[in-house]
Amino acid sequence: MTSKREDLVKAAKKLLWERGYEATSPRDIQDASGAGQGSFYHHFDGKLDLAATALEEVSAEMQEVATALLASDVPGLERVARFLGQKRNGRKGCRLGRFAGEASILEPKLRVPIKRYFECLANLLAAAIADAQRAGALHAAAEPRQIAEMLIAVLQGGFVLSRIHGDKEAINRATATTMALLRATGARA
Amino acid sequence: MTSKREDLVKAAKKLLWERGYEATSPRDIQDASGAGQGSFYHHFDGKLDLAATALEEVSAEMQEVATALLASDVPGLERVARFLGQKRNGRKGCRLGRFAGEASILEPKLRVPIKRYFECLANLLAAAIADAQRAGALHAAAEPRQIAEMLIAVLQGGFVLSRIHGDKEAINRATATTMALLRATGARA
DNA sequence: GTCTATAACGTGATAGAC
DNA sequence: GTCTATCACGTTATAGAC
Repeated sequence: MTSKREDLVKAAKKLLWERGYEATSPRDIQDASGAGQGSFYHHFDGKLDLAATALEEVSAEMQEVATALLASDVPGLERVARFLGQKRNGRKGCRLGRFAGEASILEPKLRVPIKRYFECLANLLAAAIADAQRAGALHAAAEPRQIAEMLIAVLQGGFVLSRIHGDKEAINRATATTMALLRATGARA
Repeated sequence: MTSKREDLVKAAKKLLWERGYEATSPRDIQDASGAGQGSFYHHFDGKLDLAATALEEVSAEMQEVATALLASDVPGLERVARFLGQKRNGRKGCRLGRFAGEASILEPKLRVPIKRYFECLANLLAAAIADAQRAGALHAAAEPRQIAEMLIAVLQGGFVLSRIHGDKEAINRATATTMALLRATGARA
């Protein structure tokens, strides 16, 4: 048996992904969850509070997925390839990155969980890249941390391009090209 | 002497950049431009029409800038470096890419001018990259068009990261790292 | 804990005077 | 071409019954 609170958070996660923060109203969330106004304002201070709760959960889920893909004992370069190579539907956008364009990203309660995921991801990627460089599988032309941030930028920009062109594969082409380039730098010291 | 119509478009361009489409109201634009409701609805069908007009202008301006930077007779790799190396304030976001996250990107009147800029930019970059590969300055590990789209993704993702981290330099680090990697692939056939 | 009723405000648009 | 007055509707939130 799910509580109305859970229903509200679940609906918020779905609608925030589909529409973003500003375009999602408390009414929309109530309708989608089957909960009334009373439940909404009993469990949460308001729209911002519920959205923050939802984004905290999304951030935690995505950190878990990234950790599963990137923190194994597979060689570093293959961990990166495995993460980058996940097939994504670019038209849906990133569940957290999509808020970057909204004015509400300035709101700390929304920005903090989002930021936390991206820092976690950068750490995981940087570690894998450092492994690859130590193993001689990746050219050391740049710092692991800098390469990690570049890879995250390719992913986020891939979502942007997919949405602008209405082409869900644009992001997958961008990551594939990046991986090819990374491998083409070769193993030179 | 500027007409109220010009004032409205100018204000719309500014506010759309700062706040996006959904968070900008006709009232905001009227206040910022010094025009009344009457002028607004005399010159434009409504908010969507004015926003489309504003984005058409922004798209044209950005195509002009990109062409100036990328369509010279400088060697291909240096044209790419010159474009990518432009110092950007990442916190402000891309004047066109920022709309990718909004639900309103599905509206053709908004999406078309945005899409047009990104296609123009991809063509310019691909041509420069093809030049570089022909000149032996860039490894031919990937198609020019694919590399071009990857570079645009780095830029757009750089804006996303800058806004999420509140760090205007994040985008400039991402482009610098990308350029370093591109150069590190070397001139091998 | 959940509901319905209501309120104060803002949004996007129209009407009609000047 | 520009203005002010007005409107119908939606948003976010509160009040109070059950």
